[in-house]
Amino acid sequence: MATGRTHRPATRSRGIPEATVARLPLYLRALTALSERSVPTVSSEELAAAAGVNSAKLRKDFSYLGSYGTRGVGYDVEYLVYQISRELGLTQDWPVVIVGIGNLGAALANYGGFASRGFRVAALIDADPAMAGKPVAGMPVQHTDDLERIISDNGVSIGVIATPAGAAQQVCDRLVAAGITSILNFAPTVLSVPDGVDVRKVDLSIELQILAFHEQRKAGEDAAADDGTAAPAVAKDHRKGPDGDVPAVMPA
Amino acid sequence: MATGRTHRPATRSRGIPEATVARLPLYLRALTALSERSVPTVSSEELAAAAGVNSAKLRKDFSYLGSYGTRGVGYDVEYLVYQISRELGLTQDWPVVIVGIGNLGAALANYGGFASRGFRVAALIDADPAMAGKPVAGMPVQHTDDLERIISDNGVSIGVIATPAGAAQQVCDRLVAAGITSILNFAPTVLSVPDGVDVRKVDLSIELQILAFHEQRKAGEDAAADDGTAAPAVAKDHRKGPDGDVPAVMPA
DNA sequence: CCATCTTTGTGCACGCGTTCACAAAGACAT
DNA sequence: ATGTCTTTGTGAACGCGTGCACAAAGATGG
Repeated sequence: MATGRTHRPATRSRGIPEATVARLPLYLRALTALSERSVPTVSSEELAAAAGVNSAKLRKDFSYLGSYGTRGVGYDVEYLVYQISRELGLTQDWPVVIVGIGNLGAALANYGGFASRGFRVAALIDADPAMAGKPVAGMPVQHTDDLERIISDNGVSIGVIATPAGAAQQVCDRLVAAGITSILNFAPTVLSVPDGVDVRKVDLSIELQILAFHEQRKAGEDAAADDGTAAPAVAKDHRKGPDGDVPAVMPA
Repeated sequence: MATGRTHRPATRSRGIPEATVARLPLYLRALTALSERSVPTVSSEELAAAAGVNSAKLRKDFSYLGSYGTRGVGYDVEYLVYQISRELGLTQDWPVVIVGIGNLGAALANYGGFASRGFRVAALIDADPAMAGKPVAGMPVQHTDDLERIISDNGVSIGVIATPAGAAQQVCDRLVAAGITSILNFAPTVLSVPDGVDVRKVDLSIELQILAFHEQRKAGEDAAADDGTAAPAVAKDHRKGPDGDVPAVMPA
């Protein structure tokens, strides 16, 4: 191994499978909607339909949390909302910093989903001195120079990286050095972090490419006959974009 | 993974596992960077490090595409870029519509990652009449009334939903009815789509909640060894957090 | 109290994905 | 040509996640 690993070793997060953890927010959202409609109880079948999953899977997921249901009746909505919230750590307040206040960073700062559910945008940070002091989402943007102090003063442990790809690793390193242990990365780069730091990636480009793959397949295997094994004189010159994105359009 | 209530059995896409497809864009990005540096060949070990994955996994992934490597040498960078691009369907142009030009939609429209790699923003659509005609990312926003015509005229098959949650399903239905078969959904809702339509979800709130879960776990184990195997204690029943037995917090 | 009905919780089997480990394949030097 | 060295490609084992199917648990009614 040359570079540092970016994955946590153990999946045994107190016995709750990672796949289950990833679905808990889904359940929580559906339960919150039910709670707002004052629905007292819900069956695994109903809740599973609302969350878009299999009912057996949902029951198994809940079984990892404990036996919170009543046979013959279902689950108490309020109680389950509380239990899942507690399990996810949403009963406490999580200050979050957003680094890189460009188009995306600003949109994230304004995103309502951040403010709700226990997450609070503690600071907006950008490297551009011209941005410093400018209000975004009712909050002044602060300069990268103060990154360490901001994180320390606010006890921030979750950071969001919305910088260009080139700056992401550097920002990441500083965040980690400052005490951040969870990172949500929007930059199209693989981040290297030490053990104990969690990184989750959101990559719009990758999502689109996956869709394109399936779309191409759906579009018909009519033209899929030719394969590239006899690709004639692979073009050596590619149009290289400054930010590293090449359309890679090749002669067929 | 692809959401939606329609659990199609993956339809064994030409024998290429879904997990492999999801990693191909990652490889492609790393390869593109190598290509820009005019690196002629790369070993599976090097490329795996650059992409942040295991080298054996990478080799197995590539084996699904064919035998494109040379033993004792490695992979030809240019050739591999072409093969992966072709496999992902990036050798053709994919027109994309973005529906919901709020903060997030506008950021997406401006996002460079969209424009590159064969994706082209064909239209921006919003339900607000006040938005109609306003330029965003150098392109006039069009009204939802023309949604069907826009999709049809441009031959769009990929749609991005960046509307509020309440409007997402309705927009989704119209997109599907208009011929869209792939959807990238940013709205925090479970979308129902008919068979044959792919939906991928990007949910910032869910990502944060997953991070919070791990963060809470890390914070709660400062006293004991962080090895989870030593914590099979059945203290699950009615353990109350430091905040006591409070009813569920109800985020808006 | 007993019977019946509903729904949970879970044992089990299966399939997918990951990883190991190694033989096969080719490059390269002699 | 022959041997050595490097790296691929893959068979096989393993672990995780999923879904079925059913017994256990509790509600409900007589």
